[in-house]
Amino acid sequence: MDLSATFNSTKLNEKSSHCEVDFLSDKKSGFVRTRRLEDFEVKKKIKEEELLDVNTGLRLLTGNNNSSSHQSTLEDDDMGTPGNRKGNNEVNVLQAELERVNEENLRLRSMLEQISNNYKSLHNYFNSLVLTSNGDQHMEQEKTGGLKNQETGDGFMMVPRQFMDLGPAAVAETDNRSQSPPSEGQSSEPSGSPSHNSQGLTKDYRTIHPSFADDRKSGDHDWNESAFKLHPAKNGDQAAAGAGEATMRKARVSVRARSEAAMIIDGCQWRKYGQKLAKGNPCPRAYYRCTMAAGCPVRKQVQRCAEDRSILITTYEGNHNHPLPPAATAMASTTSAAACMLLSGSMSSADGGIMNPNILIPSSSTVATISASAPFPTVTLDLTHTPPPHLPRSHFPFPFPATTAAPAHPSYPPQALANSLLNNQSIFSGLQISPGLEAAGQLSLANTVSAAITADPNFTAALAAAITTIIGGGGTAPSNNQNQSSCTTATATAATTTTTTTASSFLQSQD
DNA sequence: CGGGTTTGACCAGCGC
DNA sequence: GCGCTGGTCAAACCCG
Repeated sequence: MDLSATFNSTKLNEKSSHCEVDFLSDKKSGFVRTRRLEDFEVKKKIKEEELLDVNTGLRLLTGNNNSSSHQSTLEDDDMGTPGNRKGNNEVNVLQAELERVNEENLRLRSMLEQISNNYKSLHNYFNSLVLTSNGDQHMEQEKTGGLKNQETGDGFMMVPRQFMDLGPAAVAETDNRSQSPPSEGQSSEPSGSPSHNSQGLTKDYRTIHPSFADDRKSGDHDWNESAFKLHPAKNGDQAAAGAGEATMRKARVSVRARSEAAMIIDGCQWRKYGQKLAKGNPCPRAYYRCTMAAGCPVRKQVQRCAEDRSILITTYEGNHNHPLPPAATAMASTTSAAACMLLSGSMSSADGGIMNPNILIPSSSTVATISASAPFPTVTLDLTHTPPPHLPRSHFPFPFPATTAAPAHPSYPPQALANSLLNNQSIFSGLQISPGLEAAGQLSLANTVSAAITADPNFTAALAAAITTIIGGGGTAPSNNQNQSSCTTATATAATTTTTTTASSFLQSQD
C-alpha cells in the first residue's frame, strides 16, 4: 500500500511533467497552449483523484468490506457459525489493515503537502529577495500603485514581471493596469512580500514559469498575444526618458561561443542593415535588426573575436515588441535577463555607491560576466572555455529523464532543452535562491558546458536559448514577457547551473 | 519582383 | 572645433 500510494504520487508527478512538456513543446497557437494548460490541469486533477483513488479504491473495498463486514456481523449474529467467525476475523484484519493504510495515505498526503509548501516558501523567499534587491528602484512605483495589482483581469500576474520590466512604457502599462478594476484574487500586497500566502506563491510560480499555467486563465487567449498586449510595442528611443531607463534600454547581453557559422541560430528573423570595421578588430562587425515585426527595436551585432576568430560574439540589445516562436523566445529572453541583472548591479551601485564595473557571476566566472562599463552595460555569457580532459562527464546531482536528453537533431531545438530543464524546475528554483552554490563543483560544471559547446557548435544557440528560457519564464513566454526573469545574480547562478545541467544532458546523449 | 545584402555616406557622442 | 569611432541610413546590387 505504501508503495502503491508512493507510486501513484510519483506517477502523478511524472504525468504532470509530461503534460508540461507536452504543453511547452507545443509550438502551435496560444489557444492550443491554453487548451493544453486546461488539459494539464484536468489531467492533474484526474491524477490527484487517482491518488485519492488509493483511498477510493480502498473505500470501495472498505465499503464492500464494511458492508460485507456489517453483513457478516449480522449474519454472525444470526448464524454465529465458526466458519463465519473465521471470516469475521479476516474482515477485522482487513479493517485494521485498511485503517493503517488510510493513516499511511494521510501521512503521505501530508508529506506531499509539506514538500509543496516548502517549495512555495522557497519561491516566496526568492521573490522577496528579488523584490528587496529591487526595492529601492521600485519603491516609487509601489507608492504610486505600480505594484498594487498583482494580477490582471486575465489572471496574469503583473508584479514579478513589473519589476523585471525594462522600459518605462511597460511600467506605465503596469500602472494603467493597476488602475483597472480589481480582479479576482487580487491583493494589495506586493507579490514579494514575505507574508505572501501560498495562493500568491502559486501565482508567482505561474508568473515566473508561465508554462505552469494559470489555472484560472481565460481560455481563448494566446499567451504570447495577451502578454504582448500588456507590454505594447515601444520604440526604444521613445521609451527612453531618464538616464536609468536609457541604461536599461541599452543593456545588452553578449554571447561568446565557438562557432564556424556566420551567425548563431536563435529562432529570430534578422535583417542585416550594416557592417563596420570596428577599431582593434580586423573582423567586421555586422549589424542586424529583427524583422519579425515592423518596428521591432531589437538589434544584434555579430563579430568574431579578434584574438580567437573561432569565437563568435553575438550581442543582443532591446526587447521584442511582438510575439515570438518558442525557439526565438528563449534567446530573446536573454536580453532582458541581462538587463535585469544589470539593473541589479545598478541597485548595488545605489547601495554601495560605486558600481563594480565588472561583476563576476558567483561561482561562474568562467561562464557569465556582467560588465557595466559605459556606455552599454553588458552581460557576457562566455561559452568558449574548454574543459580539462579529466573532468567527469556527468556529476550532476539531479538526473534527467531519458526524454530530456538533447535530441539527435543537429539543431537541438532550444525548446526541447528548455523543456528538459523545466522538468527540474523545482531544483532550479532552489538554486535560484542559493547564491552559495559555489566553487569547484560548479566550475567543473561550467567546463562541462564548454565541452558540449566544443563538441557541437549548434549546441551553443540551443544552450543559450535553453538558459534564457528557464530564467526568462519557461519558454512559452513572449519576449516582452521575458522580464519575468529574476534580476539577481542568483538567477545568473541558476542559469549557469542550468547551463551545466543542459550540457550534462547533452554530453550524456553524446555518449 | 520582392526581400535581403553590401557599402559608402551620414549622424551623434566623445575625447583631445 | 575637430577628428575618431560606433551606429544607422539608404541606394545599389544580388538572388531566388
